[in-house]
Amino acid sequence: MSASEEKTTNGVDGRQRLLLEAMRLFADRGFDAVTVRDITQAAGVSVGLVNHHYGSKDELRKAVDEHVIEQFEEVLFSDDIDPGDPLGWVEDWIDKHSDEWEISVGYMRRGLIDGSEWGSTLFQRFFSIARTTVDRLDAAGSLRPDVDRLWLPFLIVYLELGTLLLAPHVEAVLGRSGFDRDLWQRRYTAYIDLINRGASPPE
Amino acid sequence: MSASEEKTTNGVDGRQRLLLEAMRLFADRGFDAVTVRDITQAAGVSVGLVNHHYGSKDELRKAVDEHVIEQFEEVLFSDDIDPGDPLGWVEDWIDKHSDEWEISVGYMRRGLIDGSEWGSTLFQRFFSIARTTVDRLDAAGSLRPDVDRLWLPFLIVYLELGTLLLAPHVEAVLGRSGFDRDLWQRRYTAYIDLINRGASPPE
DNA sequence: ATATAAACTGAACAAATGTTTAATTTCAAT
DNA sequence: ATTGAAATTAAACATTTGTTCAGTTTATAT
Repeated sequence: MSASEEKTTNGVDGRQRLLLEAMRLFADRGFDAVTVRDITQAAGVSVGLVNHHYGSKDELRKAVDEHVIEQFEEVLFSDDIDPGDPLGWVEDWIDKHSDEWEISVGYMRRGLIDGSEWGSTLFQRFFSIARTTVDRLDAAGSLRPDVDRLWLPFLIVYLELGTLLLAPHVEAVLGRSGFDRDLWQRRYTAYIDLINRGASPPE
Repeated sequence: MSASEEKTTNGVDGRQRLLLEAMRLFADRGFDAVTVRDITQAAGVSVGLVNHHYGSKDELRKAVDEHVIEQFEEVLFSDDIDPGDPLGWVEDWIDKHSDEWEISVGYMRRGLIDGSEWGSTLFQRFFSIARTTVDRLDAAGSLRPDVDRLWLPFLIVYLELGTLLLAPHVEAVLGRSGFDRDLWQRRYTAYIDLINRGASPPE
C-alpha cells in the first residue's frame, strides 16, 4: 500500500469521500438515522472535516442531493427520449451506473417519500415524461378515445416509480433483485404490454 | 370547561392520547424526526408518561404500528373480497375512516419505505390480494394466455400502492387531493380499464 | 373516610449528536 | 529549504433526546 493510499483509501480526497459515503449511508438508512460520526468513520476521516468542507450536516445533504440528481440528469433530463421506447432509458442508465444503481435508487426512494424539495422535482420530471409520452401517443392516434387522459400519465408513473419504490419488497418476495437483467426486461415487457393491450382476452 | 376535560382534552386518557398524537406525528414527520417531548406536548401530558405507559419510545412505535394495522385489518385482511371489485374495499375504508385516512396513509407510506417489519407485512398482504385476484381471473379464463403471470400481480400492486405512496406529489400536481371522491372514483375506473383493455385502440 | 394502586408530573441524568476551535499535517509555490 | 494556505485532526462544547425516579394527584375499592 502506497503512502498516498494509506490515507486516502483510493484516489479521492476527504471531501469527495465524505460525499460518497454520505450518499451511501443516507440511501441505506435515511438522513436522520445517520450521524456525522458514522459518515466520517466510513470515510476514514475525522469528525471536524464535515463542517470544514460543507459547513454543516444539512449542507452535506444538499451536496449529496445535487450529486445524485446530476447522475439522473444525464438520462432523465435529456430531451432525446425515443417515443417508441419512452422509458427504455432506465436500462441504459442501469448499464452506465450499475455499481451505483442500488445506492441511487435507495436515495431516490427516500427522497420521493420524505417530502423534500428535490423529491418533488424528481416526481415532476417523471410525470412530465409520462405526460409527454401520452400526448404523443394521443397525437399519433394510438390511444382509445375513451381512455382517461388525466389519469393515464399518473398510472404510468405509478408503474414506473412503484417499481423503484417497492423494489426491496419485491426482492423479498422473488428471492432476488427485480433489477437483475432478465427479470427487469421481463417486467418491462409485461409493463408495456399492460399499457398497450391490458390483461383481458379480446371479446 | 369541566374539571375532567381540563386535564383530558376529551374523553380519552393520557395513554390513548399519546398513541393518537404519536401516530399523527410519526405519519407527518417520520419516527426519527419526532421527539418524545413533541408527542407529550401535543398530547398535553408530561414527558415521563410515555415511559410509564409504553416503556420506551420504540415500544410506543410498536403500539402505533399495531393500532394502524388494526384499522387496515378490518378491510384489508378480511376474506370476503368481491372478485368482481377486488379493490373496491378501499372506498369503503375511506368512508369509514375518512377522518383518519390522511394520517393512516401517511403512516403507511413511511412504513413501506423505511424498511420496518410491518412495512413488509403490509406489502405482502397487498401482494397476496393482487395475486389471488389474478389467479381467480386466470381460472375464470379472463386472462390472455400470453400475459405474464409473474409480473402482473406486481404491476397491480404498483398501481395500488403507487397511488398511496405518491399521493402528496399527485396532490401537488392536481392542486387538490387525489382522494377526493370524484377524482378517486375516476382514477379507479381508469385503473380497472387499463388492466382490462390497456390504452391502445383495437387493431 | 381510608387505604391501596394506578396515573401522572417534572426535575434530573446520561448518552448521543452537530458544531466549534486550536493545533498539526500536507502540499504546492517560491 | 522556507513560507503560506489548505486540509485534517481530535478534544472540547452546547444542545438535544430518551430515560429514570422520587414525589404528587387521581381514582377505586372497602
